[in-house]
Amino acid sequence: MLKKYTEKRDFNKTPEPKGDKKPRTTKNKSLSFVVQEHAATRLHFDFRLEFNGVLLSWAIPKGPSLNTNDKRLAVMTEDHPLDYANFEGIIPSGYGAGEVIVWDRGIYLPLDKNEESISGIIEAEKLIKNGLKEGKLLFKLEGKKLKGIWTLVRMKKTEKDWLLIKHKDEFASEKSHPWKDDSILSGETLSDLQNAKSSPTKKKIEKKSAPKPVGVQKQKTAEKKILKSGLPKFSPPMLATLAAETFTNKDWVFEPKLDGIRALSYVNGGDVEIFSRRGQLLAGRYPSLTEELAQYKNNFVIDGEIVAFDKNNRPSFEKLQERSGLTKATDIKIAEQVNPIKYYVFDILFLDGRDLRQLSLSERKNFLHKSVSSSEHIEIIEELGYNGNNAYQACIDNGLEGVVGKRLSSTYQINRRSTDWLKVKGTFTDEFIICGYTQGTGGRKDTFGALILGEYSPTNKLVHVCSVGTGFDDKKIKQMLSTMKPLQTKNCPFAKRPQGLDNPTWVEPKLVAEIKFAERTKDNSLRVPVFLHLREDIEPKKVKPKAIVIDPSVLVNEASPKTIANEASVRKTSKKKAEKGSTKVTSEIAEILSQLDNENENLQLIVEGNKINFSSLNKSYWPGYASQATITKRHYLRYLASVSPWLLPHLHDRLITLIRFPQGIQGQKFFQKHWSDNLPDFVETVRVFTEHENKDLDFLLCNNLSTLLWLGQIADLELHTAHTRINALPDAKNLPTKFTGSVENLEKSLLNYPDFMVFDLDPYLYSGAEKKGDEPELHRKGFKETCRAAFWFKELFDQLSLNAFVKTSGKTGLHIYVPIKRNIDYDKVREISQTICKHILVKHPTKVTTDWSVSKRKGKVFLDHNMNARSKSLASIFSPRVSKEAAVSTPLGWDELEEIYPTDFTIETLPLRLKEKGDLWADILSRKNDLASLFSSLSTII
DNA sequence: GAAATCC
DNA sequence: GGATTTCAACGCCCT
DNA sequence: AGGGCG
Ligand SMILES: [Mn+2]
Ligand SMILES: [Mn+2]
Repeated sequence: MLKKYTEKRDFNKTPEPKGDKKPRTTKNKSLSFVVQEHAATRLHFDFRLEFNGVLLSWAIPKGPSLNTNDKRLAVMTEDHPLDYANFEGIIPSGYGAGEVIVWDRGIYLPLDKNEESISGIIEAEKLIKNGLKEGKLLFKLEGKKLKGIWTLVRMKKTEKDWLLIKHKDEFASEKSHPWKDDSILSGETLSDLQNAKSSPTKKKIEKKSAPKPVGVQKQKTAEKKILKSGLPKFSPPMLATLAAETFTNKDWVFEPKLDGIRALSYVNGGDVEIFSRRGQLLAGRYPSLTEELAQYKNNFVIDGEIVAFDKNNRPSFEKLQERSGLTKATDIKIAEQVNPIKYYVFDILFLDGRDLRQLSLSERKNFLHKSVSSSEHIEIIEELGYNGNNAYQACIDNGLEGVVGKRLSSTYQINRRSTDWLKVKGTFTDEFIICGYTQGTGGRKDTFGALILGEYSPTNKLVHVCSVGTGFDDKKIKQMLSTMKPLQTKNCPFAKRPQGLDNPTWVEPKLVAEIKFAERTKDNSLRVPVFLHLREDIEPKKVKPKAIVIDPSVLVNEASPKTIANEASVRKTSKKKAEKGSTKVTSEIAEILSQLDNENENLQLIVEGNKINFSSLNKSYWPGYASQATITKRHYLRYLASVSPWLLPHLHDRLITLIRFPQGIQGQKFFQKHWSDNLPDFVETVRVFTEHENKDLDFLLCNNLSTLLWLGQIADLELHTAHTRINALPDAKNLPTKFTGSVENLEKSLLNYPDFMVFDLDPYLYSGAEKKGDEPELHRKGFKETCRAAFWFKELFDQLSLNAFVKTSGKTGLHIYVPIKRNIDYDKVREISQTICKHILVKHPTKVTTDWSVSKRKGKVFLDHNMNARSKSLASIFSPRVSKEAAVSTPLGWDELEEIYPTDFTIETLPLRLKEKGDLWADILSRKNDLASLFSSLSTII
């Protein structure tokens, strides 16, 4: 399994180690590097590590772990392998436990959080969080390099936590993995590892530093401070009562139920304390939130929920728990960047010395909106209206836990679980005791099928609850198995032996698991249980059924369901917008629009005779903000259908690049040019040779309405097209249409002769609010400068008598398209476009740039001629863009440039403009310029 | 988002 | 049926 | 040649 990497390795010319003691692992002559000085010192200077282009700076820990007599850094190669059998998770002597360990299959970086390593750890965590954990590695040492595709993995080995950078395919096959019993904790994080390993050390620390008195003292001082400043002292917050189902009632308002921790903030002119439900001090854990609250110069007490997010930007209690465990300032510093939180505020208790708690919720909400505004870590919770069923459905669809309904007239009742606040949850979690496991089948016949769960009855008898077989990946299964093995016993631990279990293996009831489930059934079982994780902090004996169960029917009645019928009917009569005013809106489109005008989550449409299934129609693709409403998948599909008469001609016969966002614009994205699954037969493709694969591949086209809507279904939120077409008409009848077999064929063909010379104008004027590494955000000055640059192009094109078209890119800049006869190929077009850009650069060197390196573009408008290339594509006109405003790339008249702003044209507003102004680019292909004749004289003109 | 795989 | 995992570009520019 | 870039 190592053969693949032979060519890629760069270390195999390194000299053999000389003399002294050989490391235990080198009996097969593993290769070492002789470094002249102390390894740590040397590495400090000579070692550079980049992953996916991100510099991972890492300090090599100094200290007793490093033996100063060891002057070798081991570099294992295939010819000189590590003796895995004897490796046993112990770092070979001679390498020092604190060093960066380099071998042919991976690099280990210690996750010791000292000042110098923090930035490296943060960057690595960000890469992992952003799904970039697999990618390109550059590791330079002693002038030599390791390259290739590698993967970042956090893992725990021996006593230490490490970041492992491993070869892409390494460990793919468990059987041959020499460390198969090692836990590769890919899904877990620094803090998990920190917590998991630190139980013994924690106790030591507790003894040493006696945290209890410190904590008490701290809390006291905090209270004192608050009392002194005129704010009341902490009292526990009002709580919601669990209800079984939602309802609709105009006297109520629903809010999303966020899975985080409750937090009351006491703010007094720069002094801030944040309390948990039980009065623990939280401010220290969330320094940037605390800082933001400290910006307020008045005093108030607000109530809300602190939330962390998973990779799809959904609230995640697990991610928040990672934060809660952190105590060290350095850990918190890392987490603030890698795992940021948001404080969703939903109530205000005091304001400027006034007690608001006896006011009604609606009055308090008014005060809240007046006194607190959104900032990076603070947001006022969204109100979802009085239709609880809709609110609930929307929340569940968006991966939220459920909703909380609140009576608008209710007061704030401290320290009380009130029925004026009702929460409705989709799922539950609880702890259960692992009492054994069943035999697995198929791929799991050698491990286990399901865990057998139990809990203690009120009479302290261990009773069987159910089995749970989902929620494990292979790694979790292995971990669980090794955790359970030592606890195996012949005796069934239950008071009454349960029947019908598949060849059970019993274990002593010592492990506690957290289980998610949909419902607790009457026979004491769980519906759709899913294993989450072990709970090492809970005593098995304490695992009993949750005591208080409230009769939901009482609560629903209390919420006056009388009005439900009325409201529901109001909701249903949502009027259908008439799509009229243009001859282009065919009856087919009108039919599609009307069929999409309902609240169904899923829908099958017949489009052009094709059955197309649509799903998740209420999913938010562009979430709302400020006054802007959320754009759901349904809205997006309606947009596509309504602009299709204008859009489709510009897509026709062009290879498209999809940019897909299945979880909406805040979720993960990816590019796609091919479709390997079952392609609907209305989607046309074209086979084209690709250089990097050295073979022919099928590329997608969007030549009909069915395909356009299908692209919407698969969450392709941007429509990018090539500048070439597979159609020779009308100006390229002589060009070959064979695109397959070789680059030569492709270069001779139509697909090397573009319809346009394009210029991509991007303002690299930063607003200052961008996060480090982000592109410049849209702002007035940047766009204005871009327009100025565009006019310089226009001036030149006028001199050259060239027809040129301009459009907003939909993001921050402009695109200029010069339609050309297909008599010059991409190389020539690019050359001409480069000449043009350089010409403008010479005239306005302080305003524009053509520099390829992003860092040198700062403050200027980037004139990008490089988009004139075969594999490049640009957002088509009428393509939405992934920005919070849902702006759309829009054709402009040159005379409009002065007046407009990119966000004037959005999914919401563009259809109207189209109906009024039509397509300003409709004739772009019939207004082609002949660049071939211009080309010969270009140098004299410019 | 879709498909495959496992419960 | 539900949960989980995996997968989903490309080639020119620059040094 | 490999990472940078859009
Ligand atoms: Mn660009
Ligand atoms: Mn651009």
